[in-house]
Amino acid sequence: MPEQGSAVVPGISRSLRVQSGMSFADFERLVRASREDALRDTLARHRHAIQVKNEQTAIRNLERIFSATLKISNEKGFQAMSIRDLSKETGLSTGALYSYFSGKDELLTMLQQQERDLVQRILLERIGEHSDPTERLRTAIRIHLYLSEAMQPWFYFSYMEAKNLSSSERKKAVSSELYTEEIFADILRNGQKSGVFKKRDPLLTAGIIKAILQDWYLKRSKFARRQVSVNKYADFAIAFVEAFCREHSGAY
Amino acid sequence: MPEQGSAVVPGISRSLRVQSGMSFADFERLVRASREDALRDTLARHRHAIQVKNEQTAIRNLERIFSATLKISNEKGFQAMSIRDLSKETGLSTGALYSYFSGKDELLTMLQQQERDLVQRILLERIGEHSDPTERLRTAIRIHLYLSEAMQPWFYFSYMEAKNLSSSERKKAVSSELYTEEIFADILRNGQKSGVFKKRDPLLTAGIIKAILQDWYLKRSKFARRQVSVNKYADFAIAFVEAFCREHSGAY
DNA sequence: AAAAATCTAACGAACGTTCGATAGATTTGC
DNA sequence: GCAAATCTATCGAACGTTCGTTAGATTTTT
Repeated sequence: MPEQGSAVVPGISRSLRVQSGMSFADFERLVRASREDALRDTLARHRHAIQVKNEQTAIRNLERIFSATLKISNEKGFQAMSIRDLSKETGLSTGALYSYFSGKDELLTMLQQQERDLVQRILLERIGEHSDPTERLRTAIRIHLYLSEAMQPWFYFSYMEAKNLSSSERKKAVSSELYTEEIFADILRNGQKSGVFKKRDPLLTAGIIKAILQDWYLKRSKFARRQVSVNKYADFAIAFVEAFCREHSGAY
Repeated sequence: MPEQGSAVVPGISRSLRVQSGMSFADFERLVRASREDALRDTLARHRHAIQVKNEQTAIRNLERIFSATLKISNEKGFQAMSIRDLSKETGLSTGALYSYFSGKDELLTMLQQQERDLVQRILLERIGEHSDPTERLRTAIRIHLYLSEAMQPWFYFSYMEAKNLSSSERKKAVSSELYTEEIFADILRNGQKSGVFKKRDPLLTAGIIKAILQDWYLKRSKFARRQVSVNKYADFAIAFVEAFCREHSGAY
């Protein structure tokens, strides 16, 4: 179960691990394990619409369908992805695909719900360990970067396809975005109250932090080309943010 | 001609004006004027394909077509925009539209070329006024924000549709992006050499600056809701970046 | 009236979706 | 234990619709 990955793994001596509570490799394991649970939930939630009875088969193909959808959509856009494209990528016929969703719209809704739940599940598990504002800020930045790295196709998709969602789904996506921003704003407000952080507009600062985090998963190929790892980017982002926020700016 | 807007306009006493050389209102005038020239260039460049003889008519309708394309595409994506959508928005029939471009692909290419040239024209006019690194950095940030504000539909479009371009057009878009980043990296390198800026990775820093600038035109509705003006955001962005870059961090 | 600009109607291709057919696995009847 | 009967998952052809695009008719301008 998901908890297996959270145990402290010996042999990895990076200071980063201590800060965030787990290394990125651990984090990837956690996501892989949580995804299985999320798929089972998705299947249960859409049992009425999914015509395939065998759970193992259904989950295997749902997984294929979702990952193929992300792959194709991130190349040409969800709207431009045809059912025939999806058929070719999954190895299932167009007819068989419709045993798993009632239409392209529902496929989009299912995917959104599944991945959003997965993100929230992992976030809630991993945030709020520290009471010290500085440590909380560092952990929040690192966790978000790890998460977006481990689920990059989804984060990219979610950003680029936001405008194509139905209004109810778009509202959920927007409020999820603002929630992330509020997490950072809260950390900043608490740190300011206790005198650890300078007096800066918390919402504007949180917005810029989020912009920095988003750049990581939106420009992935650029960072790959320049051989910037997620840990290096995290260190840099934390230094950048702390130079603006922390009192005694020489501390870094 | 474009130069008219660059004269110092009395009566606007914002300190911002002094920093950037011109206020945002001046900047909008400049863009409007430059756009006319750019449209004439576009028409000349595609004279062979555009079947409408009268220049005034052609320019009026090209302008309509481009702005309608940006409007519709920014709502549903260029791929999803149909020629019938464009016909309804411009008031021209589908047949008439094909007197202005040979196909949807060419419309995209024309739009890309026209707006990219417009951006470059204005950037080259407005950057490189100061020799002091601090002032150069401030000006570059503010100019980019003003430009992306005055041409927000295009900047948003350019970002969201990048993946749908032909490979040659995509290369132009990418290199234009990297060029922007190089401008900031150069300013940082010079400032570090002369001891005004701290020793930080120039490329990573430039990347984060660009992410902060992009957030302005990608999340416009958020900032509108929170009543954050482009000048306020520019001040904040400059303070954020300088806290990380400038030596003597108390100067802000 | 000639030229220019636009409009109308239509084309084939590709789209999302449906549906009858089918091979293989599973259950039933004896 | 083995046919017969049923179920499961999948297939691919076909439907109606919408797409980009075009040719010819019509209106507007000069």
